[in-house]
This record gives sequence, C-alpha cells and structure tokens, in this order.
Amino acid sequence: MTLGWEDIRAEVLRRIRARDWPPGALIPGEEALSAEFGVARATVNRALRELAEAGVIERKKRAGTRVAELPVRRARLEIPVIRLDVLSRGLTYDFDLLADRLTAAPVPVTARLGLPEATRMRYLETLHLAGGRPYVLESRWLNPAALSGPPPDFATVSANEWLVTHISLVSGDIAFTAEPASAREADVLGAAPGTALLVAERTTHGTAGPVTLVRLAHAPGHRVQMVF
Amino acid sequence: MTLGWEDIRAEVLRRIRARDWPPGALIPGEEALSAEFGVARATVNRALRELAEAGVIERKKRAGTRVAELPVRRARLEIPVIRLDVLSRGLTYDFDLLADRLTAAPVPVTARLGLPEATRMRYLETLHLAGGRPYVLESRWLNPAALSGPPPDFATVSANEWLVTHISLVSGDIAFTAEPASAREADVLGAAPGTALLVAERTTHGTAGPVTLVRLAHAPGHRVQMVF
DNA sequence: TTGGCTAATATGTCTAGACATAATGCAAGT
DNA sequence: ACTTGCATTATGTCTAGACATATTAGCCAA
Repeated sequence: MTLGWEDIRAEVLRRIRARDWPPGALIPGEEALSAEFGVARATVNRALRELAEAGVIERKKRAGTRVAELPVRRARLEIPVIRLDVLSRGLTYDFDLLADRLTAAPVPVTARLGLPEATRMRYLETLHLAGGRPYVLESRWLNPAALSGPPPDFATVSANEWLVTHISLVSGDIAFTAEPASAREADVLGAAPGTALLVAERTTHGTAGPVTLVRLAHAPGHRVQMVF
Repeated sequence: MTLGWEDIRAEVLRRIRARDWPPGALIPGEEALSAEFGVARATVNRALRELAEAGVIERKKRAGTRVAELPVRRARLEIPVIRLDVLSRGLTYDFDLLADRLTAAPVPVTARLGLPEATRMRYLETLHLAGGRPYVLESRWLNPAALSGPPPDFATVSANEWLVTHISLVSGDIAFTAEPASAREADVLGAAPGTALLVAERTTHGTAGPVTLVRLAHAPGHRVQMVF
C-alpha cells in the first residue's frame, strides 16, 4: 500500500499535535520528507500546501516551513440563495417585494460602496417567507450602472437570486451584527420592537464597479451555522 | 510568456461569467483544455480544482465538469485567539476569570456534545477586556476527559488561548445568533438587560472525544467580519 | 557600521506520462 | 421488465525531473 498526499498530511499533522514539531519549529524540507516517506516531492508539496491553507503551518521560500505559533482556525460559511436555504429546512418558500424605487442613496451607503455622494440607486425591499412566516427582511441598494443586462421584474424573481447568476462578482465582504429591531423591522417580521435580530450586511463588487449593498435582518431565533 | 494555472483559472472563470458556458453546461474535459491552452493536464486540473473548491463548478468522475447552477458563495471566517483579535484592533488586552468549578453539566450541554447525562465537567467563565472595557463574555464547558496533559491555571492563561495550542482538534462547528442580554450578561458586559448581543456558540471535538462547548457573548455593537 | 551585491536554498510551479477510482451506460442474462 | 456485470471515460492522484522565484546569509565596499 503506497502513501497518498492525505496520508502525508495526516502524519505531519499528527507530529505537530504530538509536539514532535512544536509551535514555531522548523519542519524538514519537502525533499527530506519525500525521501522519508518514499513519495515524490510533489506529493509532499500537496500535503503541506493544504496544511498551510488550513493555517496549521506557515511556508516561505528559502526560509522553509514552520509550525504556526497560534493556529488560526478557519471556518467556511456557505451562503446559499435564500430560497434554497428555506427549502433545505423543509419549508415552503415565498417572497414579497415591499419596495422598489430609484432614489439618491444616503451617504452611508455610497460611502461603503465607494460611490460618489447622492448616486441614484435602486432601492429594493424584499420580505422572504418560510412556511408562510417572515424569515428575512432584505433591504438592498443596487447600483444600476454595474449591471450588464437589463434587470428582470423583481416582483417575479427575487433580487437575491437574480444577482447570483447575473453578476460577475469579483469580491465582497459580509459582517454579522446583533441589532434591536426597528419599528419597521418589528412590524414586517412580526416581532416586538427592540427584539434582538441577527443582521448580515454584505457588499459586493463586480468587474463593472460596486454592485450592491444588502442588509439581511433575520427573524428572531435565526442561527447561522458554520463547520470547520 | 507561458500560461500558469492562475491564468487558466482566470480564463475559465471569464468564459463562465461571459456565459460562453452558461450555468448547468458541461465544459470541455481536462484533456481538451490542456490541448487548447498548450499546458499539461495537471495545470488545467489545478485550475479547475480551485474553481470547484470555490463553488463555481462541480466535478464528477466520468460525468465531467459542469458550471454550477446556483453558485454557492463561500466566505471564510478566520477565528483568531481573542487576545490577538483585540490587539489587532489596537487595544490593550486583559481578562478576568470569573468562575472555575467542576460540576455535573446540564442536559443541553451534554446533549450537544454527545456525552452521557450529568457528566462532570469543568465550567469556566472568562471576561475578556479590550482597552479595559468588556469585550466578550466566554462561558465554557470543558470535558476534562478529553485533555491529554494537565491544564494550566486558567487565571494566568486564558482557556481560549491554551486550548488552541494544546488540543488535537478534529472537527467542530460554530453558530451565530442574536440574543437579548440576560441579567448576568448585562451586568458583566456593562449593558442594559435585553440589549441585543451577538452570540457565538462553538463545539469542538478532538481525537479523545468531545472537548468543549463555548458560548461567546459579545459586547453590544460587535461585528464579525468575513471576506470572500 | 551600513548598504548593496551575490550565491545558496526552500518553496512554487510546470511537464509528460502513468495508473487509480468512480460513475455511467450498455449489454447480457434472468 | 429488471437486474447484474463489464467496458468506457473523465477526473484524481502520483512520479521524476526541470525551471522559476522569493528570501536569506554572507561578503565586500563605501
């Protein structure tokens, strides 16, 4: 039975955990390890590259590979389209378009997207329903200039879903916060004002500039789950 | 100038964005692409593997590679040790050990960790301070049986930090929720009761079984930021 | 001492070819 | 019609060797 890159990864990880190679230590080079395990250097490279991506080791050319002092845990969040998120919980999905207008965006919005002040943007407010009950209130500012084709009727296709497949997204970020429900949010989500809501704020940038800033106010009790 | 795997990845991504290869479509095999681009198949493989990890395409043996219908965005959350998190914000770090006792863990705790009811566990309550002000309240249930060596004095080294370097973590999960501050949390964090708090709940499992369940109640206004 | 050049070195990537593995579809037998 | 088994095929991985690139240590000169 010959060794694969996953075996190499496992063995290196074991030695790190066992403190054969303590935090901060320099571990043997790829050449040495490939000789020891009897595999090609590419195989060792693959194993070590994965460990570096996982934050367990740090690699630098010429300087070699060392065990990370304080391993940074990395968890992956999968951000599905809201419709699929709801369906995967075994609930029926539906949504209501509450607002759709073209106005000058407020300063905090343009600032976060890096657009000139008072840029005219499309404001969309969508209430996503799971099993007939409010699930998420989506408040979205959309930069019309960043769209390649004409947008559809957002009362038929949710903005959330259309954008995923029609925007050449390049980069973005998400932030989670806990906020008290505003009067409007409380009303729409069917909760008491001031209730603790999990809020996700996302900005996305495409090839044609900043695309959208969206605020997702989740119904009380919502959990965002991640695995690592 | 010869092409590298990042060039291949970029070109494939461009064609997907440009809808040359629309969602759901089968794209040419590695052999065909390597011929087209004039690179080795391994290079194409590396490029496509990265795209698959990013959720842009889906690969199956024999069935080939197709463009994902609904690309699932994947964001990565880096979970640093709280001390480093605070320091990286330019604030001084400190912590207080508020509680440390050995008791029978309540059912919800043992259930989530998959331990027998009423297992005796160590309960640790740590208040992390940033710039002298409350930052996070850490409430941790620790399974003594899952520790390989003897734990240190948690009044000197925070449990948060010691565990990272001394546990062979295998898997775990995190969930974020928004919750109103309990009387105790409000008191400790210096907020009004009922204030919306961002709460992170983590379970971790090591090679020697379930290790710990921790609840991090963040001070009001806390943001958890992720990039993708 | 300081600055900059150079050579050594570990990782990063590529190639060409090979075998392994999984999933599919077809064919044969019940 | 239904199942079983086999050949096919695309991806997954490995090898051995090569060249590229970043970084460091050491040396030399100002």
